[in-house]
Amino acid sequence: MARPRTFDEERALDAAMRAFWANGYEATSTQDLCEATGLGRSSIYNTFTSKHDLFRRALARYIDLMSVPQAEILEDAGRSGMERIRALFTRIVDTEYEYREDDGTSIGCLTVNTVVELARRDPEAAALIERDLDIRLGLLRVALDAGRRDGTITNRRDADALARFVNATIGGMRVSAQAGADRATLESIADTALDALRP
Amino acid sequence: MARPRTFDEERALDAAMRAFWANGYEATSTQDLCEATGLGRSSIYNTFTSKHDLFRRALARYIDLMSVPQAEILEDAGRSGMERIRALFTRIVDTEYEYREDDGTSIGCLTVNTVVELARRDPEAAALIERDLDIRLGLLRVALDAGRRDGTITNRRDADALARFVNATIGGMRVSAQAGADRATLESIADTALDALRP
DNA sequence: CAAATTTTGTACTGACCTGTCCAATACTTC
DNA sequence: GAAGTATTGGACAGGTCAGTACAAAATTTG
Repeated sequence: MARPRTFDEERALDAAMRAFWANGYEATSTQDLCEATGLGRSSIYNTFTSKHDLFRRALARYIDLMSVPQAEILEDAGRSGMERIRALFTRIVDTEYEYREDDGTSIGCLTVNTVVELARRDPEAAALIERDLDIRLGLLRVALDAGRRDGTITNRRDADALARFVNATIGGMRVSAQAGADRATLESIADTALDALRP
Repeated sequence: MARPRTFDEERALDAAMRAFWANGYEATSTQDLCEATGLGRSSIYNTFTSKHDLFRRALARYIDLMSVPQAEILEDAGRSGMERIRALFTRIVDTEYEYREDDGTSIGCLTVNTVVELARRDPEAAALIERDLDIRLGLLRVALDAGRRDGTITNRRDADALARFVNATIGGMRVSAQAGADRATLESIADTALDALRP
């Protein structure tokens, strides 16, 4: 029927996601996006409509990419509640190191970066993140309730409070990593946070 | 000798700080800075050399402004160690609400915002923040050691680990606030974090 | 009051920004 | 192989960016 694309849309989206993730929304120009994806301007605008739309899709993809394995961990019936939270923290640290820049510096978490840089001015991004937060808190409550039942989590605060605390701890780990904290420090923060769950 | 300035440099710096704080470095144009400070371009460039220099001074001022009362709290010999950490958390929540936008949304913490948006690309800003972090961690260790001695802090991890945990918790609270958490949620996160100090 | 000096407003510069346009290209289907 | 159609590259457009130039204004000192 017509000339087909010579690029893979998903790969391009991944490259754009990575660019926004590492450099932020404002500091990533459309030229940067062309170079990161290997596409020309026409292909980018033809496929993704606008920089803002591309960002929205990149953020949505990031959220999907991260939330699936995290949900698996938090719903893993083979682990105690406490072990699920611990495994989640471990995964946060691992991904934090999996996706660093070549110079070894942390690029943090696109969700956190977007909350801080953009969410106040971008209702669409804020909505994506808010929905993800609701889901994430729900999954955390599942694991925390399981821990309460299996006896590994003895803190008497309600599951919602604990879930928000765990979530905040993850945010704090992300910021600490971007501020230069090494692996041992991040693990130490996580371990200390776990202390709060069995006081 | 010559024509004097009609504006107060410190007030202008405060206004610029506020603009960077609320909108980030990239999204704040020099035009925005003129409007925020009430100065013309000439006055801004004459006084502050460049946008980047102005930002550096604004960040330094922010750090000074915040660290002084926080140091007072953490070194307050009239309080137990645990009470000092609790008071610090309270102060974080209070300032979080003292400096909101007119629409009620949080502008977070300029230090956290800068770590996330800029620090990887701006060594000067990163250095300012790193120095502040060292001081902050030192002050936290002072309070935590005091708590260990007075019996209010019983967690057996070393003071550095606890200090980094408390610091990360503050970062997490800041991110949570920008993601929309209300006062009760922030207080709940802080209270849960305190549980970790006496497990 | 005049000279010296700094501030201030305005216009300007060149670069870069996002997004569009269009012709050339390449592929599919008939 | 021809017709039709979507993709592609590159030039282009209008606006905004940080920063500069310069002359007019304002104030102090002599």
